[in-house]
Amino acid sequence: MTFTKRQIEIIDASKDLIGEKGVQNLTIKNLAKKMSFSEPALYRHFKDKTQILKGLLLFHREAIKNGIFKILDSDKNALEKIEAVLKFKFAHVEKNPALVMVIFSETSFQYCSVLSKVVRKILDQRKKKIISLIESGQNEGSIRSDINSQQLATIILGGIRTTILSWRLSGFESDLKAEGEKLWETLEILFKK
Amino acid sequence: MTFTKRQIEIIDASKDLIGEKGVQNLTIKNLAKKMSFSEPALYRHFKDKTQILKGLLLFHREAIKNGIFKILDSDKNALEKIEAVLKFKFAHVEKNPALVMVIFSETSFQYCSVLSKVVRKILDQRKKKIISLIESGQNEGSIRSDINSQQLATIILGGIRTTILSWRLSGFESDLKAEGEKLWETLEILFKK
DNA sequence: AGCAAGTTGGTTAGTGTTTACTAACTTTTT
DNA sequence: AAAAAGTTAGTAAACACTAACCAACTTGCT
Repeated sequence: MTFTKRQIEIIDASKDLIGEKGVQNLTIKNLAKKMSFSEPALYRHFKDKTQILKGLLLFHREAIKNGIFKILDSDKNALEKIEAVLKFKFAHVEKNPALVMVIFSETSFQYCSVLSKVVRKILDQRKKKIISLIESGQNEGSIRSDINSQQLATIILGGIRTTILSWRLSGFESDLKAEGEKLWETLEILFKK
Repeated sequence: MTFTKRQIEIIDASKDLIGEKGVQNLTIKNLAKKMSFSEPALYRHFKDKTQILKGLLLFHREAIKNGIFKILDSDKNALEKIEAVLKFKFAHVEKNPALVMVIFSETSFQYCSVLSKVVRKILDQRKKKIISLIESGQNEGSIRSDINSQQLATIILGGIRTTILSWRLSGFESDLKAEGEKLWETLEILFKK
């Protein structure tokens, strides 16, 4: 899926709007105002509002995917890779608070099947990647093997989610990076063999 | 905060509506239809829609609080209490899927200060309770003391949240109780001294 | 006990706003 | 000449909420 220049501008503006005041702040009117052109102009670039949100999700999934591939391709061991992935995610989220708002709003999408499918797929892929990382850690002996990989993945993802949620509920005031470090220290102790 | 009979009926109907199709399904129109009376009648019982949602949150907070107080008052040790709290929560959520939808929708409330305050308070109290349980477990020696209580609480709450999220994304098809059991097995291994 | 007055909880009919989106036309780019 | 990208003006539907009216039940007074 590729995007035109204008489409990316629109996706960016959408991200800003959501970041400012949540998903319900993303209206065609606000979007047109932010883009400094009329509402119908938007429909020259996206079929409807759903496609804009879908675009936002897919565009950033690409960005995250690329970042993570680099980490996976490096020659670190599994535990170090997990650490790097975790830190990459916190950094990306800190730079793009709107993304969290979107992902956290799955509920709002639940009955818009297009979007709920996209979100589900993203979360699913994320989990699979973590699971396979854990498994290779267990094989190379850096991660304890007395707990199955799926369960450990739940713990990691849960930790990330809760940490991000606290940050959001604090109005993005708390130090996400620092909290991320603390989380990793804990996970490392718990996971090491 | 006490509620009249009718208010509780309305809160119940709201819960059902949200459980069926998410928060955005809770409209005055739908609510009136479900209650089999006219829209303006609702306003005899609640000042506005926000108060209905607030009522829903507070009403169930009471129910959960009572369940948890019983557990805290029992003569189990800390680890057993945490297990009981966790299982109680999963059971309550399984019976009231709508509640999750509401709590998961904090984002939608973020700019409705009344509701966001209520949600924040609920989540906060929940965390505090878990932390103090962990600390007493550390004091009595059943829980490892090399990780601070706050971090362990993040892990527990994260695990719960992620497990519930998977359940929701599966369309409430997966076996939440079984997943809860698995989660507890994992946490027990990780937390025991 | 009888009854006026008020309260409670319901009705019908409607308002104003916001929403996503469209029709029809024009300008700009290729 | 045609396609792409913008405009103005508007629509229909959904939304939370209100005005005005009415019926049934309490309540307090004689």
